[in-house]
Amino acid sequence: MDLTQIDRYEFRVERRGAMRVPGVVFASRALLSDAGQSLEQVRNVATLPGIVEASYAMPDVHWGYGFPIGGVAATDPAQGGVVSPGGVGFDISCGVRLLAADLTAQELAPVLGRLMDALDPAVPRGMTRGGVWTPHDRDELRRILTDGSRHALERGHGEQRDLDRCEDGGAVDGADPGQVGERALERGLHQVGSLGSGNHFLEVQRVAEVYDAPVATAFGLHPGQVCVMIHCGSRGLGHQICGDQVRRMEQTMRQYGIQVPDRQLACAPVDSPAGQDYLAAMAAAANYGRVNRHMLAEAARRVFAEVTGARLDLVYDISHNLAKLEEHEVDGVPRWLCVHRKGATRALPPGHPDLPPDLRATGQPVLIPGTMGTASYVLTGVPGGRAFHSTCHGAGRVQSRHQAARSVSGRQLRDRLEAQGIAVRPSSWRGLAEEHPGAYKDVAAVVEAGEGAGLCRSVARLVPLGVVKG
DNA sequence: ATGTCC
Repeated sequence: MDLTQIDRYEFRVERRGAMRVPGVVFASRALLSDAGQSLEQVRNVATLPGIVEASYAMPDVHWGYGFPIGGVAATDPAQGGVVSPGGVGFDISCGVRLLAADLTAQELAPVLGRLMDALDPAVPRGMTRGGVWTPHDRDELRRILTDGSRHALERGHGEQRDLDRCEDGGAVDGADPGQVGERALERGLHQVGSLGSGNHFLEVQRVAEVYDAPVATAFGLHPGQVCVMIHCGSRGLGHQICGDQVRRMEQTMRQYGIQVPDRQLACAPVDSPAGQDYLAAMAAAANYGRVNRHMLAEAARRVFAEVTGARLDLVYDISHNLAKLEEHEVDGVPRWLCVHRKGATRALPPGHPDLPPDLRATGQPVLIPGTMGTASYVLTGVPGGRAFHSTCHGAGRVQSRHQAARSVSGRQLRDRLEAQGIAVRPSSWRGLAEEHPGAYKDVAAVVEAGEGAGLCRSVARLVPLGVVKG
């Protein structure tokens, strides 16, 4: 691999062959050695029609479907730029919601076990069918897809701040349920308000350290405070939409005269029927994902109110699997671009017009879910942010699920975590073992590289008190 | 990630 070190946390993948732009990897040397074959995917993405600046990789980059997870690529629709479902991922709008309690960890300690026992049955997850909210009929599901959290609020779920503190005000524009296939709708009907499995979780956390007190205060966070972090996506609906759209684009690519080095990079011009239909279906899945997290938050609120009397206020909700049409300056010239972020988080800088007014001065909250035994981070966007204002999204796997499950048993892991004072409510022993902390990169090293590369700034570190595992 | 293969 032709890698040139530009800076301590920046490497360039030199242009060659069909690459239209270079690759840029933001990582330390140690993290780079974990990136493995995913750098070949960074190269492949650089060949996409209309790609601008570079094919970027975040510090937690690893192998994914077509695009690497931890990849950022922007294309210019005016220059034949494409949109690719593989650049968003199968779990469309997978993301993180963080809520802050008016409660300290010290106050929670005596009732933590009772709280976890109450959350356990209140959070649907794993293989079981059903979510916390079954839409009345398909028309109501379509309203969820079109209006996202705005519809949930209209139906009496949640509060105004849940929209104000959610990316895009709780709903992405341009969603068209007409582009969502029959099977996707069927799968979506019974999963609103459910975690799923894999690395998805609902955690009760403690603010262990604050690195930037004024920004933390603006976000609504202070040391010792109890928080709830929810990490999940758009479940079977998003998965079905991605699969349906990839299949269609494999067909249409030929008629648009597009050639890609990997068929998993199936794509279509943004300004084509196939491209526009994908974006409309993707937006519908994005709204489903927000409502999913919105409803799980409501379930957590109810349990917290019953057991502790505490309130849960939304800090922020942000997706790390999404494509968006955004304005960015390229060589000093503003252009509208289709920015793919897959396992990468938007990180708007202070002063950005898309921020809610009360966060305008501080920058956008960036939520980084860690692994069970370690920590999660709250970051913020910085002026002059790189990679179209993007940063990392999590720790990133280093062990396969199979390897992980072989290295520890679920019961052993539960005992180990409980000995550390972390209460665990798994949905399956196998699923728990697959997610043991050693299966992931060191999230602290990922955050350090992101900050060192000028992608973001640390605001707070959160540590788990209790884990409800998907 | 995913009713881990329609």
